Amino acid sequence: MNAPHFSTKERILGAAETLFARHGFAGASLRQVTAAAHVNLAAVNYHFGSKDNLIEEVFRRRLDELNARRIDALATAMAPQIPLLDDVLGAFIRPALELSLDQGGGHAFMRVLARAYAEHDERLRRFLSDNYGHVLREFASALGRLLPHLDKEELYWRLDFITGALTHSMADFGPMKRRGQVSEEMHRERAADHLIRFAAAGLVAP
Amino acid sequence: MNAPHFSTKERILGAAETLFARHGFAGASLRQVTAAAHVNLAAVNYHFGSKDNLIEEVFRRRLDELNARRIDALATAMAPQIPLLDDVLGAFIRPALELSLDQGGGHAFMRVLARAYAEHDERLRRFLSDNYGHVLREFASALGRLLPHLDKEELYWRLDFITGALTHSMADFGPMKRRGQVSEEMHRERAADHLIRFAAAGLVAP
DNA sequence: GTACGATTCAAACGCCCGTTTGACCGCGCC
DNA sequence: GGCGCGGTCAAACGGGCGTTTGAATCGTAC
Repeated sequence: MNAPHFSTKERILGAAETLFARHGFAGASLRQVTAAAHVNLAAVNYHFGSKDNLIEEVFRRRLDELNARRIDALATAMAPQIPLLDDVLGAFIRPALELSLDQGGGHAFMRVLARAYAEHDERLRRFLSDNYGHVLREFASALGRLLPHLDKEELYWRLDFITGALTHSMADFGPMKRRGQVSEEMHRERAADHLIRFAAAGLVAP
Repeated sequence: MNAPHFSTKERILGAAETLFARHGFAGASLRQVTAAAHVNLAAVNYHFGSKDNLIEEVFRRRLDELNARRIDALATAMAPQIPLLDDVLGAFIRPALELSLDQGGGHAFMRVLARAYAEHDERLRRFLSDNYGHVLREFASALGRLLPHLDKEELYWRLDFITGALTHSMADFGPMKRRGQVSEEMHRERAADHLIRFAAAGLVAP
């Protein structure tokens, strides 16, 4: 499933991501993961300590970069005297899209992320909120400056709606299927455009 | 977990819904379910045949009514000469909200539904699409009549975004927490209002 | 009261789970 | 050459899994 020149740790992370996306955290066993990664069963506990830690590392590997890109893009979008709403939304949405287009399993990761939202598990929620909650707060603050007439509660609701729409569409749960002649890249590129237009209109609603 | 005057079947369905919401389909075992329902372990296979069938019945029990209500509400919304967009959206959103407010575990069911979207499982996807896909198509057709300038593909994208936002917010994955003095009912009632306003603006975006 | 189908029950089936163990390997270093 | 050490390995641990079985119990019609 992964080329042999990757380290054991990296091969486990890649296989785990794919299988967690497909079968869920409880549904994918370490035996399946280590078989797909072509490593010994004991390697998971040797390198990661436990299955729970492996799950956290699957998130950390992707989210560190995803959120760094989001923060960077946000800074760029906010640089002008009069920042554009579409640019700020793009700073939130496009890095996720690019990740989902990434060759090395980024698409699978978007599904893993969707599963994480559905998990009620306290440990995972705390881990995600502790490590990545600040990103959402930065976007909320930036959007608050762009839309001063919008009250705080309404803004948070709408950010929540956008997150749901983004996750849902990036993990392609819905009925939208790629049309024949359109490439995967074009399909998702359009998805981002559509979502930004939709979200921008929703954000400025009276 | 459920009052003893419910039948064995009903108690199993109730407990399964709660535990599937909390731990996922793979993560909740039949031993946990039957213990919570105060029935014998073998009762699941006696009444439902298998765990997979139990999962389907958990969906059927709620979705039959949810979608019947949606279809009814859609007919009411489309009755006037000039139907209102907010009413059509309300016909889609409010029944889901009411279900999530239902005393008998409707809130848990919204989480189960969110998990179903994350499942890649072919059997479950086919079951849901075969039994309930027509509802989405009816709303798409109604909205298409109200927004004739919007091309079909764009409309389907936006419906997908709305579904994602609805699921995400009804299963309260996000950071939105109920404020102190606001009752659970008021909180969710507002959620529906916010979502309808947001979605309507997004739908009529240029 | 007895016969009979529907339901419940405790126990067992074989299988897979996450984790641990202790032996073994390859390689740089004294 | 021998030592230490990070890494890999096959095997085993106890326990939980979904499902099946066959006997016990129930409710009702005769």
